Amino acid sequence: MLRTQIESEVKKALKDMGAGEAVFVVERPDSLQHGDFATNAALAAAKILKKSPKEAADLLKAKILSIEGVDKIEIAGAGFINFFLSRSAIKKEVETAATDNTWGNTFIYESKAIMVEYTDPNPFKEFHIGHLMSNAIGESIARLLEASGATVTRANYQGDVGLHVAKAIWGKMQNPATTWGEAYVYGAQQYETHKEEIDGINKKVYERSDTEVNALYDSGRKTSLAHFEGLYTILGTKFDFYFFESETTPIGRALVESCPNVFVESDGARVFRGEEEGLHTRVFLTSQGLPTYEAKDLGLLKLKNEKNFDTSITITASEQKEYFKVVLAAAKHITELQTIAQKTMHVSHGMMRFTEGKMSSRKGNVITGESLLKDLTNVAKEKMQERELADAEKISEQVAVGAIKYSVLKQGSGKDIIFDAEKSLSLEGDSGPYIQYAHTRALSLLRGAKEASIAADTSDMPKEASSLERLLLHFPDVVRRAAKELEPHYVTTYVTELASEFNSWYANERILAGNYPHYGVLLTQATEQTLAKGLSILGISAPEEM
RNA sequence: GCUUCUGUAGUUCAAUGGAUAGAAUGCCUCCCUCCGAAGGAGGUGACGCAGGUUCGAUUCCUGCCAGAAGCACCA
Repeated sequence: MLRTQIESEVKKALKDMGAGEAVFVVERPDSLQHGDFATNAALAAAKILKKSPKEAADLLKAKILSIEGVDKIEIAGAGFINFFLSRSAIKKEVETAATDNTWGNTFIYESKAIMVEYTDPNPFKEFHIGHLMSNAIGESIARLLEASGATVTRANYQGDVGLHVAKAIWGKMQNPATTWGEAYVYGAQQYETHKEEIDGINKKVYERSDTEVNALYDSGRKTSLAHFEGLYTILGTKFDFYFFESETTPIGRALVESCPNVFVESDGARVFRGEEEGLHTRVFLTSQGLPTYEAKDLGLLKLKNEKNFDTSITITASEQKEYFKVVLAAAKHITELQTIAQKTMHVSHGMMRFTEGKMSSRKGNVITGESLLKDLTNVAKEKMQERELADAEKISEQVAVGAIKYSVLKQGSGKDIIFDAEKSLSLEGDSGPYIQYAHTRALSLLRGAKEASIAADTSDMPKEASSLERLLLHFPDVVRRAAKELEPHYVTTYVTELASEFNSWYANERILAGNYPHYGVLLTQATEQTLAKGLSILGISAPEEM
């Protein structure tokens, strides 16, 4: 790879100068006028050598003899060293992008087995946009890891027991015609006034002592899970493991009970004191002896431990950040969970928010995943009416999913996503469909080339490399960085930039009937491959037409 | 009160301590006899406040201000 080659040459030169410990980067400069790669190495070395940045840059440049593929090295600005690639080096990258289907793959997680847990909806409740968000991020991180050489297993942890189930069953008993999601909302609303009845059902679910409740529970669970499965297909996720709270509950309870020195008695409850580690106290068994979410998560750790992996990543909203620290801290005090606790990582993301405030499925003011998908699908379908497409239904669904996932994956983690329903229905500008559209346009161009029998080759390559070519070659670095930081948004930003650059090139050049049709087709093919790969890493489909 | 996260154009988002702070959207102009106008070209417009570290701070540190989340028997 070009960047790493430059990096090692710079490092060697720094050592020669006696500034081997200088911390520097080789990166894409802000503007093409500053070359294809730039380094701040001289600025970093200046401090160590006690020289001015300019002097250090001169010294450093003199030490860098020649790098294969680099045509010109310049000093600019405060003391940056800029590298300009040779025409043939750029050509080579374009050819790789166009023809090599491993283009963009990295090896930073090579031969690692990684389990990623995400989505985590609750049966009996609705699949809301928070789950859509978790799914988009989790799926993308999973794919990023796969593109970096890891073997990834996908896990989904779902709450199939607890008070919410009783509320839904009670709601269903009042009106069997409603969906489970609606039944839950109704049950939650009526909980205060029918507390005893619903609590009674909760007990029956737990004991499995009532045939009517059992039947409702079994059919409700089955219906919910089948429904979710349909959504996973639309979203492009396939899970390897499903974990349920009904399994983790007894295991968690046993773990807590077997460690009285870790989980001490307090007001009749069993708690873990996190204060010694800078955390806070959390309850693991209630004063009634019931396991809380914390205890269940210990059970989950034990279940996961039976699977094979080097690292386990759990993806949740940031509201669980502090909670998770306490659970992991507690797990490290339990002998049989020590190893897995050390292998577990928590990745948190911001929350879906509205201008009106926090949504809650108890209040019933959620936008469900389905309703959002449906609305967006309709908008997309309307847009496609002027075009005659074979499978408009499926494509509009792909566009809708692309729009949602893009809006989640375009920003860095940790920040809440302000969800604007109206804006999310717009498929223009900085959006998933913008990328998908550029991609279909590239494909359409390639179809035209095939009909006109224009082969993709370098026979008529222009002397000057275009900005599109010079942008293309940075794709592998973008993927590497995104994978390293588990931040898909770097890929999103890049893919948007690439689509924009391609659109601009397309608008200003005649590709098939211009001066360099063959190279133009090659370049189109390289762009198409890169856009498709980028979209695939984001978990967004790249339809052939739209 | 304590802990964590976040403050960048009107709005929604970018930018490993470096070069003229990038997009999108909005608003104002243009561009389909031409390979897909869900497009392209141009204009408008922003680093919460105050210190500190540094050759250099939107970025790191401290304080303040503002918003969000979490902090014992819910999940």
